[in-house]
Amino acid sequence: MGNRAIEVLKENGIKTTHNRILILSFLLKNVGHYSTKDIYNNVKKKYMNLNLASVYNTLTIFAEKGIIKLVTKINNMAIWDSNTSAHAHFVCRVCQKIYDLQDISYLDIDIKVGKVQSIKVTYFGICNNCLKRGKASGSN
Amino acid sequence: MGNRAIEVLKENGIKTTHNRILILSFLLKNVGHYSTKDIYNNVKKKYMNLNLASVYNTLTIFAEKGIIKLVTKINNMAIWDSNTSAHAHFVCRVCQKIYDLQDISYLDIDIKVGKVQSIKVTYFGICNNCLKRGKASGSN
DNA sequence: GTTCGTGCAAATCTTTTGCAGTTTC
DNA sequence: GAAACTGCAAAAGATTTGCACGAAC
Repeated sequence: MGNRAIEVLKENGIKTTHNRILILSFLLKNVGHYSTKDIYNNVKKKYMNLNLASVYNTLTIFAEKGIIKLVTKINNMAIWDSNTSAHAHFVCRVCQKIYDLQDISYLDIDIKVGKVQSIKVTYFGICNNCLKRGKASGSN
Repeated sequence: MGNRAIEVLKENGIKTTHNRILILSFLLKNVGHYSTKDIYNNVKKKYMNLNLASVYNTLTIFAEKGIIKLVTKINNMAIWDSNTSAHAHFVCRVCQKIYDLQDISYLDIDIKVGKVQSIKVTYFGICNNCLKRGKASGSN
């Protein structure tokens, strides 16, 4: 374990440091949606000295290289996705869980105003779980 | 002027105060994309006593009522759109200008994970202006 | 007259930055 | 060994909150 992370770092020309290997290993092994603090807390379990500022730096570098993507901001907090394949998201307004929508395929539209580098598609609503629980009553 | 704003406020059951009328008047008259401070600065020209915190409160209320929409966050700053019709956006990574894409119409997709309330579609890239100016050289 | 909104200042919270010491190549 | 990275603490910056006063119904 960790080997895959080292490969990815080298492929992207990023120096393979302790922090980066641990953070990327976590993301590769647990593909999903995390806030910066989620990632910090998880990796800190294995490496007590880890510092939050370093996690911010590392994640910013990963995002610049396309290793991870910024999904959205929830309560002003960045949410990262280690699944970088083209897919959309559904964000539940009640439980704030984020669902992947892998089968969205309308992104090859001719855009005239400029050269498109990436596309972000996010659906907001109430997920089936919360609908069942009736937690959505009263909200708009 | 201002009459239209008062109507909209009443339709939405919002108390028609000085601040709200001025802010909404500005947004209705100048449909476009603005940061909270943009709006603050513009309305402050006409009403010196305006306070930034009040603008934050007002815009949050407007967004809850659907009078405006949050386009995106640029440098952690909310960008609002007073055009609430269904449309996508193109954000230029170089000049950070936001373009409307009115002709995007793929939003009626069957989502199985929950009940969709709203959809946000944003394209990121380099706009034609910046491509021409060659400002994009060296960036990813 | 009561409720709600506003201005003001301070607090909060995420993210960024400066710096000295340490690690990587 | 030089350049880049890390931990730490402090700074920065957007947004929120508490409160006393003033405006709207």
